[in-house]
Amino acid sequence: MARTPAPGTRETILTAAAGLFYEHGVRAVGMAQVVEAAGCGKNLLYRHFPSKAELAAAYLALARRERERSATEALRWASGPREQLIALISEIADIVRRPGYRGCAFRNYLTEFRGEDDVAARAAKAYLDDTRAEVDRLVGEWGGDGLLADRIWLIINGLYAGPPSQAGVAVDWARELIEAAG
Amino acid sequence: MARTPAPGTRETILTAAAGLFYEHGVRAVGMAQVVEAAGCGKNLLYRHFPSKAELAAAYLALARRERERSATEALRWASGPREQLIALISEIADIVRRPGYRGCAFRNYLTEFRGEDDVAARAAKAYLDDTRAEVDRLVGEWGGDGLLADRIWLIINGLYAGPPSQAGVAVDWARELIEAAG
DNA sequence: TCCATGACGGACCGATCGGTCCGAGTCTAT
DNA sequence: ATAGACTCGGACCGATCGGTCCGTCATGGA
Repeated sequence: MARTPAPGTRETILTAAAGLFYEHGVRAVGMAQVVEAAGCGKNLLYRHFPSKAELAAAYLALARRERERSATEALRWASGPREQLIALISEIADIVRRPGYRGCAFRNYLTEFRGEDDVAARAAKAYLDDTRAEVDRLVGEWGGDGLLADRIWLIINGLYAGPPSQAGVAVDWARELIEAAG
Repeated sequence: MARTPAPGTRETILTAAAGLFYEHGVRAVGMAQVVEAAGCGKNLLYRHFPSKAELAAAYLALARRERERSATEALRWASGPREQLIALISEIADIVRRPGYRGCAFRNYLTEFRGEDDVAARAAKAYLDDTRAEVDRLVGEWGGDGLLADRIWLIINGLYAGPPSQAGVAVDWARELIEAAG
């Protein structure tokens, strides 16, 4: 008999928070800034996300969803595990080169909250573990050994850390590595 | 005609602050915790370091001094640029494997304060630029090309980011790479 | 039309932040 | 011995933190 809740509110708030968290870091951004960026009342924010920790966890969950969406999109036209691996790495390189790139959201969070073990930190670790397992799976699918997987993971880590200008080097090297091991 | 200032105070405070900053992050540590860990009065801390930003800058300067000391120590018994490069990387691997390792202090700071441009951030960037230039110099000294330097830098970045269990892979790979290019 | 509900802005809370200041005690040069 | 610099613990400051609450207004269903 009354008003219905606005439908997209949660997404609006989460998007605004995610932008701020990614750009400046979770610790550096206060809830007041999130409210201001979302253009809603503080009340509404806390109805959807009961604490900053849960908002941060939702931020990482959103980042993971976006990450997996664009990864599966990149893997769509790759046939076979080798091409998929190359596509995955070159897609990461695209992200690194994108203007406004501020590093890997999950690695950044684990650096900001190093030593802590809250929900978001566990989610970040889980994402990294899963991605590493995905690399292992793809490498193993065409007979590559553990050393190759380790080296590719090393390249991926360096790719995220390094300057965008070196992204091409990482992709080329990974491709060379993968094709040579075929 | 009065008391002389205690000699080692500044180092004591800085050491305590550096330990906390490195373990938990600069943003996560308050000045009260620094005072408590240093075992001194708050006003003494502020006499030696007029602000938290300057304390953070001093922390990075100390990290750089330690870093360069142990690097030159590692390079002492290496003859020729190739051996020096390998020694440098395996020394980084030793650091990564050390218990209590929490990542590269400079990369961590730039992640925590991303987008900001204070004294400490500039010092961190300068350290990374200088280290990268050192790699370029060592590679160029024995005729290696820019691509090789890029790849070694990629390995170093991945080495700092990756799990300690993969440090050996990075060192072996770098050695293989360097010796093959000889 | 009317009222129940959703949403907003902002006051407000205790805690903590970085930073200042002061009183009391301690040590040393004269 | 005594004065003056040094140091400590802690009170204190304004600002901001995360989080709660309330008064008011907008809105949509009955």
